[in-house]
Amino acid sequence: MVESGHFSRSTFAAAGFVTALPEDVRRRLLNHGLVRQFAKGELIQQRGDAGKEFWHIRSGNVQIGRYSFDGKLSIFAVLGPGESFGEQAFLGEFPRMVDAIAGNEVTLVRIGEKELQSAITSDPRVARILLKTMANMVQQAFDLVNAGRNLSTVERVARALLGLCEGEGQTVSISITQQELADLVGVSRVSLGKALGKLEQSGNIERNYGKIVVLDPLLSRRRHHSVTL
Amino acid sequence: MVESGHFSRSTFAAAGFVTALPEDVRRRLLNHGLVRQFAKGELIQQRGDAGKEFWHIRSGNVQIGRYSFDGKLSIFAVLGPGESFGEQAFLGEFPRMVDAIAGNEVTLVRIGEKELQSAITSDPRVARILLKTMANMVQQAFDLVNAGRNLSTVERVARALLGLCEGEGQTVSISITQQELADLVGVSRVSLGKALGKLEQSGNIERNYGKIVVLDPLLSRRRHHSVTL
DNA sequence: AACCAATTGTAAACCTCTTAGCATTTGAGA
DNA sequence: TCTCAAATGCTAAGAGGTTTACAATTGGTT
Repeated sequence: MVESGHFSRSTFAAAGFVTALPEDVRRRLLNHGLVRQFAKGELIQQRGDAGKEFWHIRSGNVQIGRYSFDGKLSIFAVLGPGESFGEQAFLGEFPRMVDAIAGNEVTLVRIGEKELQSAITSDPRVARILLKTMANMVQQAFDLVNAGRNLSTVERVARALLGLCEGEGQTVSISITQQELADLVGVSRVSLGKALGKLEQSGNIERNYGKIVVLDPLLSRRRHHSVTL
Repeated sequence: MVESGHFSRSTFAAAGFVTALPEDVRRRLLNHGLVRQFAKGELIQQRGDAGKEFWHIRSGNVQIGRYSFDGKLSIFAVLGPGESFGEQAFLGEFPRMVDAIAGNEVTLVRIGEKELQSAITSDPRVARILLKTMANMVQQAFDLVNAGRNLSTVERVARALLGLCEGEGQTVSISITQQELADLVGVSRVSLGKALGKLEQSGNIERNYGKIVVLDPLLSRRRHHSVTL
């Protein structure tokens, strides 16, 4: 049985940054950016990298997470088209703090350190938007910690699925393997399988090969969540 | 047996902000601030508050966390003198995303929205420092998620203890109850007790009534951790 | 000095997750 | 159409966490 509760709205929120920028600034950034493709599974950036550019996703999706010393992958977020990542590194001094892996065929726009820097100095709104984006990330990271400590696996799986299907109504089909979803939720594939079984039994999802169909009952829960989660 | 590994340097890093500010800016902010006292256990700010001021800790310590709907407390960080919290709310739009509770008798300096705003506009370095602070928080939050997923309880307890005794050498005595530490680590008191037992047996700590003494073997591990965690 | 509330130590039953292993299904490519 | 690697479904054993309960200890207060 799935308890009712609060739900996170979007996968993760490095997201908003580029989208939230004023039209002209966004144009300038994206037009000067180098476009690059990555194949499924390719490492886009690695934890510890010194690079300071950041990336805007044009198509495909990118997994943000960390490989732990023993090779296990822990995914914090899955970002989609329109979202961006890597802004933090720009702030200097830190190396990259997460790995980024192409979840499928991905097209990215590379935005260099200088471009972002000049955007910030030329328009005071940019710094503020960046700050807001970061604050949002902190909040979502807290949600993640909290979820890991207080919610059942089924509940966390439900949240993760809701985060993966952004905005659409009715029924959404998500292309993701159970292993990937397990890495995102932070449990083993076996546990994930059980949780999916329960969600399926209760009519919230359907399991398929390489994809999961999120049904209306689950989707409608999102509409009832408090925005100030 | 405790595995060797990486350690987080400080408890949590809303920390640096005020301290990292240029001398004159810091002076100005702190001098104009209202000084307030809170008794142990008092709620300083509550999740959902609309207030936009933030706080600088002059003495005592503050627990940053969330009460979940069922009344359980999950602590994300314990901040001490010189550290600050609540900067995110200033960024506007969000309500507070965490609860802050006085861990003991606490003296805080209140810094209003206007003061911070004017500090930002008057000195471009301030925005940059704030951004850096936020980036650091994101990183530490990721560490927390990662630790929760991949580390044993003993390891997480060891980390938490190291985070609580900042900077000193040799042997440090921490005033904290097992329940508080359990809330910080995210386990039950029983589990925490077991973990502490193991750490004691291996000569890393001593357990006392209301306090824990962190011994040299554990402290020395911090020196070996990679700074770029 | 006696008392008492807070804190700590421990045990047992229960539950969930993990690991390891294997059988089955699926879908893409030869 | 056949083949095969990838993905899924499932089971069983084991580890570790939680809850509940109770006893023992501690340190401050009367």
